Amino acid sequence: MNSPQTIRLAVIDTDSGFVTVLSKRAEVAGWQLRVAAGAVPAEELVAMKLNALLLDPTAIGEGGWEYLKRVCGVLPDLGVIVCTGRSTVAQRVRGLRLGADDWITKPCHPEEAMARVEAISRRRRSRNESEAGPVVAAELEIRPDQYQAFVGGDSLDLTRREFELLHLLAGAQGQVLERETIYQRVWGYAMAHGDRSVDVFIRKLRQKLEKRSSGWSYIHTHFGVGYRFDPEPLTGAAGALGAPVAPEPAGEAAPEPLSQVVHNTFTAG
Amino acid sequence: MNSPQTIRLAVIDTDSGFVTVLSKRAEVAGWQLRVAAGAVPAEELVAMKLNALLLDPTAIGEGGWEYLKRVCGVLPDLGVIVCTGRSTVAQRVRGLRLGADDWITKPCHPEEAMARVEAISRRRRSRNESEAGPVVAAELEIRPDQYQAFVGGDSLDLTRREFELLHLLAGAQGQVLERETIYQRVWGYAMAHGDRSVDVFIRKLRQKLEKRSSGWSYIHTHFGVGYRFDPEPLTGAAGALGAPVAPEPAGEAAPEPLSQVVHNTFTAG
DNA sequence: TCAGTTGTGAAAAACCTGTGAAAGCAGGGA
DNA sequence: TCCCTGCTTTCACAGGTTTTTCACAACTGA
Repeated sequence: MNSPQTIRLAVIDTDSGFVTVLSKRAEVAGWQLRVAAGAVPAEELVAMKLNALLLDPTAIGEGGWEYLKRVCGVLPDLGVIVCTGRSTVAQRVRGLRLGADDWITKPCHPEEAMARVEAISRRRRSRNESEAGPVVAAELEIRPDQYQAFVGGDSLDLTRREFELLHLLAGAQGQVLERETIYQRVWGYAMAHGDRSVDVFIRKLRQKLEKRSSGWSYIHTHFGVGYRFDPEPLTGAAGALGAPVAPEPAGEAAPEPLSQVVHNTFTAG
Repeated sequence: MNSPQTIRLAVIDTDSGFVTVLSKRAEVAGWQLRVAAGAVPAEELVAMKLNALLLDPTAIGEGGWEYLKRVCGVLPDLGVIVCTGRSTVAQRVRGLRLGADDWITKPCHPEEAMARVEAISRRRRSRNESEAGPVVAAELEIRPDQYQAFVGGDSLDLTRREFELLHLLAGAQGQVLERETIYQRVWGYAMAHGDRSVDVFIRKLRQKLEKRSSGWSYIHTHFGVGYRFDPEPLTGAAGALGAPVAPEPAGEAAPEPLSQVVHNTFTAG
């Protein structure tokens, strides 16, 4: 389950008056607040698992725009609100186009700032909804409450990342997910060009799945695109390894009637 | 990769000056705009497949707040921006808490309003990125969520580029697209002079289409111009099966185009 | 007929993914 | 503190696919 309402907000601003008042109110509202007076490296922002960032570019000086752009690029899921003094329409438009979600002009009432932070965070949260209950697919049972997956009661011994990846894929069963999307959702920030982490974890998952459930093929590769989770029984004589393999489940187990929807992946053969 | 950045926006406002200016700019930017002067039933908003709604509650009168709340409740995925005259902090906070994503105070520069609409839509798009519905044309089913097309449940085994090309063409069904346009949209950058890639991929598509759906002709060449997607049954002896003469399958997944800038009420409920 | 376009098949170049292994990190225990 | 252990990230290579390029045949419209 997601944390109920707790908003995690970082504020980058040098206006101590504004920050002080905002902090007080945020504390009362039970928010998790982090304040800085200058640029915070993007990696740190990642580690903070923020909902939103309230930023006054003037606190950063020269590279304010650059910083805004970079943060928005690395953390496309982070709500970013610019809150600064007088500005021209052109500046505001530029900021919004660079990736900011909102732009507030100081002086502004902290209550309004908070309401806008909430509005931004609300959208973000609604996406992470659902997917709390256990998922069953073929022989596999995925239990979010344990951060683990099982086959016939045996744990797959998944690490945290492996589990999150599997959970994400299984939650989008039948759908092809691009690597960038996967990375973004599991790692929480944008994938660097050329990063192979997703591939490596897919391999690990496949190994562990194969070990416990060798009669099924769960993760399919879509060349040039990404991966798709969709349990398919392996027809061949593959499961010859003393595993309790139900040869041809023919009945309940198969999630899809093979007659129709057996969309082969292109690399399937 | 996704349908371009066409934004579908509805405006509910009685301020004809503001609306007129906004409409002009939106048209230039290629947005799909719909204007109304009073409340529009939520169901109609749903049918429009909007990215965002720009609303001046005063255009609705009494039930402005109620209306806002209802729309936000029924369409949690719709970006809602309130744009109205003078207001108190309390009003703005209330509006934002009711579900509005942003609040702009008039008078405001249309460019800024548009930037804010973009900012809101950006979020929305990134969320249901792969949400694009399947397209059906004749025997063909195009599924963006799978990066693949099917005929009677059989995959065409399209590669990524092939799929994107087909998707683009099918999305502009009946319309002739020039090579330069196609290249620009599928490859993402300008076509070099003399590049034949589009032709080559068209051939590959035709081959794969012919293989699975030989009774139809899908892609037509317009000499000196480009290509047009438009399924036509082959009357001759070609089709091995008695070709069902379904002239216009009208399998519509794309929302019906909002006629650019329709100045009119669509009669409130 | 001619000049310009488009269809085709095949080869070359570019690109992707699977894989094994090493390097980098973080946490726990001695 | 240092070491150990397990997890994550990075790297390089092999093998396979896809995309691009080319040359030429077939075709279109004036």
